[in-house]
Amino acid sequence: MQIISWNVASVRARLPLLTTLLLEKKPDILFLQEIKALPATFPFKNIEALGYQAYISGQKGFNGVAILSRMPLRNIQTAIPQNDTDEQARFIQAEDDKTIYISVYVPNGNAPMNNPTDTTRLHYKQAWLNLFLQHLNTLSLSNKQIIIGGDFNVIARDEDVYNINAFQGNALIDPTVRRQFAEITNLPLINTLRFLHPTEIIYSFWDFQMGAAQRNLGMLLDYIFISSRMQARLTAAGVYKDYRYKPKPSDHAPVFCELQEA
DNA sequence: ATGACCTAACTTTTAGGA
Repeated sequence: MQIISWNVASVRARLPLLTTLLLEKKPDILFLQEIKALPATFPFKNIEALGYQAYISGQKGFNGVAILSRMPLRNIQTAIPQNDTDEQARFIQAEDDKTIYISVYVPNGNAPMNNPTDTTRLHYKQAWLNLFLQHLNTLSLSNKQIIIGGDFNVIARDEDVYNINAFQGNALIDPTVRRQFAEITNLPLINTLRFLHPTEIIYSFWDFQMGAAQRNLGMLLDYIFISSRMQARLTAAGVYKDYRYKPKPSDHAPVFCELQEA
């Protein structure tokens, strides 16, 4: 089976490319981030016509995550259970008989441009990641296997960005955030991309500005994690980089992994 | 030519993204 995670940067603006992705790659599960839509404006009909169920945690204008699945899912959670007062839609969880699926959009954490010393957003990011880690820790006690796809908004290693020197002080390389990201793999979870490609230079995001895509000025922000017990089924992981160079792209490319049937 | 992004929103300007 194929799993894909993609920060679409508006599901409505990306509907043509989303349609292409579903038809070309035929994923069993597609995790989406930054859908920037409420249920009233989410294109359920278009997606259902392509043979997918869509489950969303929506928000007007910003954020918003979704899980698209060929098979119906249940027990939908639209926020981290310990964080149900979060006003930002950054988490959705659903499950079937064997597996829990989670789509996450980790906060960016950088200060607003007009107030560069404001650490409110960084602290929100760190607190959010703590709650997320607590939730994963709880889930790891469950009998079900786990698949998580998301935009983690972390440059995990200096080599994961075109020029680390340009990112000093940036929330994407904040030491606490990097430590929190590393803690995910201390759980019984595998970073699929880095398990199969431990040191390769791989990017999943290229800024819309500065001709970044054409100059390959990218960074790696998006990942799919699976339960450690699924390790033997993992046959491939990577980035569909060509989707960053198609008409009307997102600034993120889809990331994928392939799992042999159990 | 002193230039260089994209999106949503109570849209004609601003905030957010990373």
